[in-house]
Amino acid sequence: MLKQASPLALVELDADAPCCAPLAQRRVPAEAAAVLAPAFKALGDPVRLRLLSMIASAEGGEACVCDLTPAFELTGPTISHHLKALREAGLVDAERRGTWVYYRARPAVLRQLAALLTVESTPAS
Amino acid sequence: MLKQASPLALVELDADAPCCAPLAQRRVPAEAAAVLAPAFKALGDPVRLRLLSMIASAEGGEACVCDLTPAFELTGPTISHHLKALREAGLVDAERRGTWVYYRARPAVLRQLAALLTVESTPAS
DNA sequence: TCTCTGGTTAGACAGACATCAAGACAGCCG
DNA sequence: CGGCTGTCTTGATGTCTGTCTAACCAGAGA
Repeated sequence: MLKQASPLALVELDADAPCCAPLAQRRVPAEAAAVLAPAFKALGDPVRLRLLSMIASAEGGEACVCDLTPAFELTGPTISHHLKALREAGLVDAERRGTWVYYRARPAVLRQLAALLTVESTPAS
Repeated sequence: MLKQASPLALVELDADAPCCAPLAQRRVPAEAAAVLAPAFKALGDPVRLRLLSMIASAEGGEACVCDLTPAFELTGPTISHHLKALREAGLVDAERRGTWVYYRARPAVLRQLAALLTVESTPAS
């Protein structure tokens, strides 16, 4: 089950068009917040943040689980659990090739989240 | 107790200097992840995301609790709880002026988080 | 087919979290 | 001073999360 039927969470995160104006420009509507919050929640764990970084910064843009797991003092199932969370948040994609499973970041989604947090050059603190 | 003694969570988030290179450029070290994750976790709730947006996008860059609370179907204490979470994550500051308490976003921290998620223009999908 | 390795799923458990009701505190105004 | 309004804190409760062990599935090779 590597091609999870992406749960409602990323309905709009998939779209190429930016789903929302920057947080500080106009109020994020409730519906958008419901869509975006799960993505941030997925980033809200140190292990997942590191996993995503390892995946996104890896050579070729993808990383094998076999390379990710040994970097943590956690069991395999726990890492798998965190990867699943990243997957369901729409932040990464997984693909099995032969024996190994490779994870790949989804830059478009990351860009959307970054755009949401963007603040126009310091107005006047 | 409005000037909470910012808990370890934002040790580096306060610094003006960017604490980390973009997530996709180099691996986020464990220590940095431990500092950054709580900020994302704070954003990982629809109510807090909306609260932060309302604060950051408000006229004058600040919002009164009395304006925030009625926008949700939640009790006062619950909103207060979420605001405290945003405060402890270093995302907002609170200040009491007379009867009302005003919250203000911290653009520098938001910018750091945005920078972390930034992805260089699609290299080659 | 049997077996080994890599990865996920299932079940369990401790700790953390969201929410509310009730109480406490701070500042205004009569 | 005394009551009122606005906000925060505390305590209780049900749910969610992170982690583990054990069991299961998928390919690769013998």
